[in-house]
Amino acid sequence: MDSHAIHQIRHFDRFYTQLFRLTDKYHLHTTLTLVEARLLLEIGENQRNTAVQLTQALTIDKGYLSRLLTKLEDRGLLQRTNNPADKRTKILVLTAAGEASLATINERADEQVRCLFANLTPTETQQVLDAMATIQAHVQTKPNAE
Amino acid sequence: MDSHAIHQIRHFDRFYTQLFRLTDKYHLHTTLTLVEARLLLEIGENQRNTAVQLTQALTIDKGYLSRLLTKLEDRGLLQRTNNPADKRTKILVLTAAGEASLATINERADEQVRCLFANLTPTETQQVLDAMATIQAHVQTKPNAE
DNA sequence: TATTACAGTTGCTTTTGTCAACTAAAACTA
DNA sequence: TAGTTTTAGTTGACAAAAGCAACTGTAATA
Repeated sequence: MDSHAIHQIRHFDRFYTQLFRLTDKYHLHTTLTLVEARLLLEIGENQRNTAVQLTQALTIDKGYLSRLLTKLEDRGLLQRTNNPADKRTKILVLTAAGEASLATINERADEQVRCLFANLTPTETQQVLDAMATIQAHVQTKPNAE
Repeated sequence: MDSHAIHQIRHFDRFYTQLFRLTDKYHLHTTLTLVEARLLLEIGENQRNTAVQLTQALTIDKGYLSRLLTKLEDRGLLQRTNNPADKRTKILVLTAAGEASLATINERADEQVRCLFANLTPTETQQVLDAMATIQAHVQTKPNAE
């Protein structure tokens, strides 16, 4: 891969990162921090329901995570119940309030996307979607060894 | 914009964010933190040579920035010289060591990109580049009002 | 049964980041 | 030009975020 291509890709990366920085802060207008929002997302939408899974998914310290979960539980967004099948672990489930928060987060994220792409014609939108699909199709997700 | 498109875009965003998380940590294998790396980049490659410019570019607190710059100066990567034209400000210039660090950062970032796209054929690479160009061409960079 | 591995919590520490007060210089205003 | 207001940067105090290591209880294993 020639240096020109690399340069172009890094340029895109800077562009993209800056573009979605706002989106990245989709916890805004919420009382949740970014990590907290991501936790709700992982618990509520993806199938992560134990702490270990979360530490792996978000690559955060388990001690730190423990405190974060306590905080979410204190705020009534989350419930940690004992797991009879493995008493070391606790099962994580969003409460109704937690689900509601998650829904809000999603709405806000949708809104931000809508906003970013507001000026595109349907054709252009489709072009962008196709472009995204192309990138996803080709680039490997597997994390390469350090 | 229909919800299907929004969904697709958010999916791409998750994909992309995860993909480039490694790259995002291009300070790895360096003694620099992410912010510090970004500072060197802004000072050395983009034309930011005063503190205000940096606070704007990276949207960080000026007090925090001041300390970061002191740290970089202490480590010999940066020089702050008085500006005769405006004695309130100081001109920021990378030292030779700073330039060297920046070069290392760039090499590492290039390497990570190369690694990510290692398995693509030239044709596929070109398709990805085109796709990136399409996205950049269409999506507005202007930050929309909160 | 003894040992080892694992999940989670807690205390302690460091890092990171924020806020407000302050100095000195520049820009503006009357 | 004197007086006022902005601006750039520094510093101190503090809060939030994150990491590390020791510890408890449970599960897996030899």
